[in-house]
This record gives sequence, structure tokens and C-alpha cells, in this order.
Amino acid sequence: MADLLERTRFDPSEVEPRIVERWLGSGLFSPEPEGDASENYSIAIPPPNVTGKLHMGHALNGSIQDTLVRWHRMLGRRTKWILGTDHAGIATQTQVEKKLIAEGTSREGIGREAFVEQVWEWRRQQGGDIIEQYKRLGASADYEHERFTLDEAYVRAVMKVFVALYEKGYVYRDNYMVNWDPGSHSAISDLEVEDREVTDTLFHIAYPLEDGGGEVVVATVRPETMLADTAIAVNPGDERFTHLVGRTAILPLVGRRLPIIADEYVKTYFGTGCLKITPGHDPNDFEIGRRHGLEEISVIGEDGLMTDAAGPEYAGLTVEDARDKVVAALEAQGLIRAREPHTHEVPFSHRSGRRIEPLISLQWFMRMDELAAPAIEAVSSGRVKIHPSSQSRRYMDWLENIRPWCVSRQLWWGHQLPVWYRENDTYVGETPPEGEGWTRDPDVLDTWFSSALWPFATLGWPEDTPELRAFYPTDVLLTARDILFLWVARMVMMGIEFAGDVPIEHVYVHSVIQAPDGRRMSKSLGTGIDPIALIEGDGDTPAYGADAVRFGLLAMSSTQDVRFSEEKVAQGRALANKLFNASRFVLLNVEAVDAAPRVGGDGFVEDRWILSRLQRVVADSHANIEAFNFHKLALGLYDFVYAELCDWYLELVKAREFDADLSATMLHVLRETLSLCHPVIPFVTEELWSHVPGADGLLAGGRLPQPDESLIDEEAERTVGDVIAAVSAIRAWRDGAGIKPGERLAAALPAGLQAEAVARLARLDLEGARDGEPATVLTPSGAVEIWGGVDPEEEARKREAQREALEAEIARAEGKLANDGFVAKAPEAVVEAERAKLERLRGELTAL
RNA sequence: GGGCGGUUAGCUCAGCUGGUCAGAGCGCUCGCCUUACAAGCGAGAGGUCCCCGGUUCGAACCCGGGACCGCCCACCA
Repeated sequence: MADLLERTRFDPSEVEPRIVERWLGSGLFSPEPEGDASENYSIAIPPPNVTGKLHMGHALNGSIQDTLVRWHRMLGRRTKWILGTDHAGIATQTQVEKKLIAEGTSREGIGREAFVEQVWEWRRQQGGDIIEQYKRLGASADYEHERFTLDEAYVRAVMKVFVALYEKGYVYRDNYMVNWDPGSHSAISDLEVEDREVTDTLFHIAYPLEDGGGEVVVATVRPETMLADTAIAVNPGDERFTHLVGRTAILPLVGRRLPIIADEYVKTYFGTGCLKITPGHDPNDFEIGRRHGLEEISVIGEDGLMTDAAGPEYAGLTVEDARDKVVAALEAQGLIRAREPHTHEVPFSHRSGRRIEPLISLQWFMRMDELAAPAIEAVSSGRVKIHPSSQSRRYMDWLENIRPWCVSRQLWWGHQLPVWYRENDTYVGETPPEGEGWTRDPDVLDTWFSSALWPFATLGWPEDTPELRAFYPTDVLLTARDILFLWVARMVMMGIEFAGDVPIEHVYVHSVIQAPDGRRMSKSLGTGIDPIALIEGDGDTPAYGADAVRFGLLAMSSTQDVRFSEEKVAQGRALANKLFNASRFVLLNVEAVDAAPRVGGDGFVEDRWILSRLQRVVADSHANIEAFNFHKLALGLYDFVYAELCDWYLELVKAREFDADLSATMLHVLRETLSLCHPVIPFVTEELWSHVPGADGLLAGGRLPQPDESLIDEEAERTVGDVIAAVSAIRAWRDGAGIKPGERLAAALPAGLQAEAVARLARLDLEGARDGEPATVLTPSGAVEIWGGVDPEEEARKREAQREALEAEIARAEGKLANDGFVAKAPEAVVEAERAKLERLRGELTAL
């Protein structure tokens, strides 16, 4: 206790690391796999990238999850927060490649086997960082059973799923136009593509007709792809061009004969109305090409350079150089008819930042429609509930328009496809094929393929483990919008198909924290704010502590995106400090009693009041957790601690002797408050808990107060409410009158007010000499008269102003009540409240 | 081109099923070291609740239209 006397501030950097150690040593976060999922509580973390660092998105996501996890653990449920990391194919491979390039070598230079070993080494070095950062945040996850999507057992699960899907005919190989990322040398999915606005030059190029009867002018922003043109298309209803359909144009520079075809896709109002068709390098042209049986020519290779098919003039050039050269050549022949700037959305790789190159390539696909149907049903039937519900429509829309998923990636880091080829044979199996001459497909699976198995593969599937029985399906998934399709929808599909049940009961979609200026928080923009720097302090940033960061993020959180506000974090720090000092006050003054607080009519009214108010915040908190209202939860606790516990209760109580009765109440309120706040601000509450007499063990393993309506005391709330109103009114009057706060003034209080309490908090002397004219201060309980330090003229002026204000309000209320429509149609209670208000105002006017 | 969300105090945001809902934190002003906390305490100023119509006894909240700002989806050369 001695140390508490001297610590007037809560110092998170001293306390928090110490508390983390105690938690980790307790085993509380690693429950035994007993019972079933309906009685237990589990959350699977959205696995962060293994080599990543904790960013603000993780911090918010983690703070919410930990609040829920701690809450349910303190409800007494066996609670597991499944923790682990994702191998994150492209992202991780890119990092290691950068490192190799910095070392003067490359992945091709060292070969696949050595490269993969390098990535594992990288993971060994960096892989622990983010986990340590989660610990620093206070995340009460199951660190003893950390999983990784490339763990041996996890790989087996992935292989089993792939093979099963292949055997069902859902997984197949096909030639298709894919989003080729020249940066990562891999196909990436539509979902990994982001559109950026780009201003290109739209070239109008003349293609002569073969019969010499003129020319066709087409518009394109990518003249270099003309080398792969195999047709020209016009809209069949476009009368300007119907005479051309069926004729033939000659492709400049190449000389290829291009049939002129009609296709509905062509817009008459765009460009020249004539579209060059390049099935090899444009997704739309690819579709048109398939419809019309056109040849598919590839002049751009996977390395982003022009291929031999582009002709000797161009082979080997970059796309940009080829463009310049093509334009120059066309210009020389006088075939450029116009150039105009054209601003449009162009796909870029989310990962490498390079412009996507649509290419035709042989890839593995997964048909999704069969699995989508039950995933749709899961949400429409309510077995999976998405919050807020508006997000479920987006989920539905996506699933209802689902397209095949290209699951192969041309990477080395990931789950290599369990596919082997020998001449024309293909073998797909969990183990390599028998016999000689088989070569394994070098591609790996899209990272999201393995992520989709996360909730059950982490629990030991396909084995029937106690962990699966105890913790699958999980209760809640916390995520930002961006991976609703990428991850959540696929997880629901896979869960239903392979684990026999939906993987999650509730999906809560939370906000994205933007930079303070409203831009995206991102490292590349330089707008990122490091949560760990906020916790531990860094340069200009004070060490706010993990409690403050958690509180701040919860208080900021919402279902819509919000700008980061350091003030909310500061508010969290203030709360932690306030709670620390309030607890010091209690702990340094009470007798160490172990009695229950006295409840009921004969106790002090402020004791009954605080117990009643405590019940309200307990009930509200439970409701806010149920409704995923995390900002209300955090701010509700703040209000209770500040406005009710500290500003009023502790101040009221200071006048009293700290006897056994008071000690019992204070300790009870302290214990309950610490417990209730613990899921949000676990560190300061755990630290204080260790000083509470009779509080055994860790608070993290303790129990939450439960709502109990019977402890609401309306009478005490009214009485203390009147005290608060009166004291506030008197303080305001004092301040306005320029009277020093410390100066005690003689006063007379109306009957029915808790005189001593009011006198104490408002610095009044009920026995003092009453000289001269008193000032009148209006309170809901009646007029308070105060003598001394009063300027009569000033007082008269104020009184007049008050009278006018009152009369105006009375007139308003009277007008309302005189309105027949209001009296007739408004609910009885509303009318009654208006009458009561009028009554009160008239009383106040009379008192004046 | 579709779809969704937003617009409330100087800043960041709460305001549920229309009636003490005009709020919080920060910032600002004034006054206080009132023996838990100066990272504190008390008081205060500050808002045509984006605009225009409508429904209603009553609208920040519901309906229609408009203006800005975001986000998502979509194949426009």
C-alpha cells in the first residue's frame, strides 16, 4: 500500500509490461478444449501477415476482439481467441525479393528451394514481431497455440480441400484472361486489383480497307497492342458503319487481314465507334474474340516485354518503348488521325503497384456457384448474422454474381499445388503420384484459399479434435469491410462444405481508421500512425499506454469510417489516470473490510445512489456489448467513472467518517467498477486489482457484475439528482458573481434538499450570519438564499434577466398546452411532462 | 453506369423506434494548488443540426428534390 501513496499518476510504461508477464504466466488465455461450442466462446483472429507490423487497423480490430474476449471470459465462459499468422504469399515474397535485390541477387538467381528457405528464415526473424505487438496491446489471445498457414498440419488441410474440390469437379484448369501483375510476375484476382485514375492519350488510328475503298478509324489508348489485333468491331445498329461489316481491313505495320465484325458490346458514342479487337490483351476483347472465334495473339509476355509475336522490330522492348515506336511508325505513315487526352480508371496491382497487364494464360480455377448457394442461405436464414445489416446486402450481391476464382499464383512462397503432369496426364492428389517422369505444377495457391479454412484448420481439421468440438463454430468475427468478400464469404463457403457448419455466428464489420486529414492511413502515403509508438511514446508523442490506445480506438470506432483522433487516446489516458487516483483515494482511506455493502432505505443516500448508478452502467455495458456498440461502451464507462463516481460520489463521501459501512460500499463499488472496465482498459484495472483487499487472483480471470434491476433506487437517484442540480446552480451563480470558490457564504436552503451535502460541495455556511439582502439562486428543489458578497444592483439585474427567461419559457409551455392538436394527439406522458414542467417554472417564478 | 454511407459547436464525432436531444472529448475564455488526481477541479462562451419543399399537434430524426464529400461494385476502347 505504501507505494500507492506516492504514485500520483498511472505510469503505463512501468506497469503494463509487468502485467503482460503475469497474464501470460497464468494460463488464462489457453483454455482446455472441453465442452462444445455452444457453451464456449471463441474468436478467430483475422491472421495478420507473418512478416507484418501492427498497424492501426490491427490495433482497432484487436482492441475490439480483446474487449469481447475478456468480457466473455469474465462471464465465466471457456474462452479462446485463436491466434496465428498468414503466410501472405505475394506480400511476403515481395519483401524477401526486395531484400535479395538489395543483396545483389534475385529469386531466380538462387533458385526456388533456396528462396523458400530464405523466406522461412525471414519469417523466423520477423515472424514474432507482430505477435509481440499484440501482447503489448494486451490482447488475451491463445499464444500457446499459435498457428501459421504454412504449418505442416495446416498444409495438409489445404491439400485435402484442394483435392476434394478437384474430385468434385469444382477445381479445373483453363486458358483464361487473367490480371497479370508484372511486378510480382503472377496472376492476381480481381479483388487484388485497385482502380486508379490515369490520363492516357487516346489515339485515333486509321486502318486501310483491303479493297482500297477507304479506311476505318479506331480509337485506343494502347497503340502497342494493335500488333495483336485480330478484328475490328462496330455496333450492329450503327448505320454509319453497317456497310463495313463483312469487309476486311489491313492492320498497319503488320499487314494482317482483320475481319470487320458486328458486336453489341461496341458503344456507338465512344471514340470513333469502331473498336479494334485484341483478344490477347483486353478482357472485353477476349470475350468478343471467343464469341466470334477470333485468333488470340499474345504480343506482351509475362515479363512485361514484347514477345517475338510482336515482330522483330518490337520483340524485347518494354511496353512503353513499343508504344512510342508504334506511334512513331504510324505517324511516319500518316495514319494517326487524332490524339486526345483521355482520363479513365485503370487497374493496378494492389500488391506491387504496377499497372495490370491483362494476359491470356493457363491457370487453375475454382467454380464457385455450388458453394455460393449455401453461403447465401447461411446469411439469409440468419445462421450467420452480419452487423450492421446493410453489409449483408453487399455480401449477398457479391455471392449472387459470383464468378470463377483463379486460384493459382505464379509464386514460390505458399501452398504449392498438389498437381503433377506427365505428358498429357494430370494427377491431383494429396501425395505425389507413383511412377517416373511426373513434374509438379510450380504454382502456389492464392493466399485467400488457405485463409478460407482458417477457423477450422487452426483447430486441427481434418482430424476430429477436441479443439474443433469445443470451439467450432466461432462466435464472432471482427473485420473491416475490405475483406468481406476476399475472406469472409469464402470462409463461410468452405466452412459449410468441409467443417459441416458455418464458421461464424456473427460478423461485425467495423470502421476503417483514416488518417487525421481524411486520407487512407498507409505507409506509402506517409499517413500511417504506429499504434506501438502511441503506446510506448516516440519523439513528440507521449507514452499514452495500451489502455489509452485501446480506449481511444473503441471510442472512435463506429460502423462508418472515422478519422484518427489522438484526443480520444488522450481521453483514454485520462480515464486510466482518473481511475488510478480514485482507487488510490478509496484504498488509502478505507478499512479493509470484507462485508457486503449495506443496501436499502436506512443507508446513506449517496451510497444508495452510487449503487443504483453502478447498476445502470452495468446494464448499459452488457447491452452495448450485445449490440456491438463499442464506442458507447467505452464512453459510458468514462462517464460513469468521471461524472458519477469521481465528481459526485467521492466528493460527497469526503465529509463522512470512513467507517466499516462506508468502506464496504466503497470497496464494493471499486471492485465492480474495476471489473466492468477491465475488458476495455485491462492494464490499469489489473494493476489496481492487486491492491484491493480480498481480491484474489487476476482480474482477467474474475467475474463481471451482472445487471440487477432490484438495485435501482429511484428515490436515491431523485434526491442526489436534486443535490447535483442545486450545487451546480450555486456554483454557477458564485462564478458569475465573482465570488472566490473558497469563500464560505451564509445560506438558507429549501426544505427537502440534502442540506449538508449541498452546503459542503457548494461551500455554504448554514449557520452563518445573514447580513443584508440575500441573493436568490433557483434550483429544481426551490430557491436558495445566499448572503454576503452580493452586489444588490447586479443581483437585481440578474434577477430581471432570469425572470424574463422564465416568462419566455412559461409562455412557450403555455402555448404548447393551449394547442388542441398537441393535447389531443400527443401521448399522455408527453403532455403530462409538459404540464409538470409548466408547474415547475411557475413555482420558480414565484420563488423569484 | 449502378449501389451504399456521410454533411450536427473551431476540430473529431454521439444523437436508438419523430416529443428535456441540441450533446461528448479536445480546443477556447474565466476562476481555483478545494488534503485521490494540475494528465486535475469549478464555471462559461460557442451551433439557421448542408439547402429547398412536404408529412405531422410537433422534424436534426420520416418522405421528395437538390448540392457537396467519401466508399464499394461494374468490361466502356
